[in-house]
Amino acid sequence: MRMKTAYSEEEKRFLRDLGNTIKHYRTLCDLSQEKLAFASNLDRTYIGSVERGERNISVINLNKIATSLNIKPSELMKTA
Amino acid sequence: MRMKTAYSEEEKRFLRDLGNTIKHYRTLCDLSQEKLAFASNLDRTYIGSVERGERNISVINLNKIATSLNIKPSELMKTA
DNA sequence: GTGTGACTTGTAGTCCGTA
DNA sequence: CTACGGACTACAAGTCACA
Repeated sequence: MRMKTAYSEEEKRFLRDLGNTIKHYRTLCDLSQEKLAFASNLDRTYIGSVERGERNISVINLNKIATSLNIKPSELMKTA
Repeated sequence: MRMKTAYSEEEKRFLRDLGNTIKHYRTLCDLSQEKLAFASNLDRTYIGSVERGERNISVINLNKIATSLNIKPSELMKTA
């Protein structure tokens, strides 16, 4: 667990939704967290915590992940 | 100036585009950087550097800005 | 293959200015 | 009103061992 930061309920939901969306597209691509991590040049556990909505990811990393999933970053924010 | 970080050309362009998009919507809303900063609960100088593409903004703040501009965060990533 | 806690380092983000 | 600098503080980035 990370989440020392006190986010509002709305922000927590926002991050959770984002994580779920990433997971959704990842499984569509038939990728494990490990493989996505490798493709995005990020750490396996980092991807995991992002998917769980524990991280306030920056747009550069969001872009990296989107690229590895063959989608646009805006696709990942659609739920918001 | 901040920008010590060595981003790739692609990433720099990504951040610049994002900044320009924010500026575009901000002027559409007839807001100054100061007013947008106040509405988003962010710093005046921070908004400025984001618009100049000097910052790798996090998704929470992207969401805050989008909300203040009455648009969805995905609208801000359209160019990417 | 994934979840989690603990940790260090870099930078996101704040606040004071000047032009 | 905006760009930009210096000097901070808070937190994202990134890694690890172990369940």
